[in-house]
Amino acid sequence: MPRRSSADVADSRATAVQAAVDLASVEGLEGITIGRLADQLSMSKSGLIGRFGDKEALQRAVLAAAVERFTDAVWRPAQGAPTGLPRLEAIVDAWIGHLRAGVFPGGCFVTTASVEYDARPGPLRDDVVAVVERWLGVLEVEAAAAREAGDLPPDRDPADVAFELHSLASGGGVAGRLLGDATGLDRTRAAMRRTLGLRPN
Amino acid sequence: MPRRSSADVADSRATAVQAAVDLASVEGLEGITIGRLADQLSMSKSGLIGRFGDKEALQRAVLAAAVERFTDAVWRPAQGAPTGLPRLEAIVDAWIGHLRAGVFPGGCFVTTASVEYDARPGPLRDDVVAVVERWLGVLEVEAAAAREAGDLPPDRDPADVAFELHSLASGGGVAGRLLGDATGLDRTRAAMRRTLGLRPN
DNA sequence: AATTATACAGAACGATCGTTCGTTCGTATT
DNA sequence: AATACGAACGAACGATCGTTCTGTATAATT
Repeated sequence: MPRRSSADVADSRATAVQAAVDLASVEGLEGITIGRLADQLSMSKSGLIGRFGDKEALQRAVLAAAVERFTDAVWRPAQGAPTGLPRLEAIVDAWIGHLRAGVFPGGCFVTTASVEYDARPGPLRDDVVAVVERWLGVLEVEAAAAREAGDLPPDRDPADVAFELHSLASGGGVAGRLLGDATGLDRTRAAMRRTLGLRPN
Repeated sequence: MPRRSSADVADSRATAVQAAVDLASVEGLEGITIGRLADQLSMSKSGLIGRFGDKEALQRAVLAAAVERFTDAVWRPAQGAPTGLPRLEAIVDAWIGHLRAGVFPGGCFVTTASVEYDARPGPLRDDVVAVVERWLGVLEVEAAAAREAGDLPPDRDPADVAFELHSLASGGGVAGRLLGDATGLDRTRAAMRRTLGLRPN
């Protein structure tokens, strides 16, 4: 078996992380196992962990990669829409589409991580908090722009809107997946549109 | 150390389950460990597992006990209110109060379990599905009664209302706990009241 | 009072966990 | 051509996992 050329090294690390994202999407970040992941990648445990240092570093890399996958699927495509309510509407559509497409085989990654670490301190929890706060900030900025444009009631708190959208996507995604019911995402989308004061569509 | 009299046996089993509920509330049902739980209860691993047969039976007992704790805290007190919208309002208040009181030290138990098993088949997943469906059914019945009484728009789907309330409580509870922000539950309560068409209060 | 049943401790099992170590071997540098 | 670097391997580590088995002290039954 030939060793990897140094040009492939970055690729192999990325490959490992992507496989770990899919695994952690189902089993959770805490459910990642060096042995199982190494088997799946056909490498040795030591070869795998050697790239990252220790398991926690691997988990943090996995979280970062998952966030990037989410950003690519939800945030980036919506940047084409004008700021404010139209962009929020585009985000909701991309968000639901992302959940429907099963970009993460085990459901929204950040939701899983949030539940895993919401009561467990440590660097991973801090990372998750930062990710969620950043996303809520993005939503809040757009909600504020929508209110300024008169597309949301003047007494509507943009932070409330952001929190509601996040809660609905998070809770709705889990419930829909758990119940195995395709209407779960329909209901979630409708609820998110209601939050934005949009017609059911 | 004297052996337990047979009259205390049920108590000791219940004690073990209650301790396991608190542990699982933080670490997840899958995070329960016979060894740690036995240590915490000052018993041997074999003595603990002997009461339940195997770990899965323990986990199922833990889930059932957690549901009962939730039922006592949220459903039962709201039964005093008249059916329909008033009862839904009472449920929302009890629900938020329950989350605020920290009845589960690690956040809503069913939410944690839902995330753990939403992509993992097995008897435990089936139990969780049954629990969630039952709860959604309860909410839906009340929403239907509210609509019939004219307290909800005629075109409002009771199943939608139930799903929305569940999603908001689930997602909002996690986000609020994660961000360590007391306003998270305020926002969640406001969103749930908005779902029911109630004034912000 | 003798017997049966039960509740638990203690030890051990095979498996798996994350991690460390020394070694090998391909690639890059000098 | 000689050397240095780094990726990956295989073996082994101590710890912990869930489970099983045996022994024993107690409670319940006869």
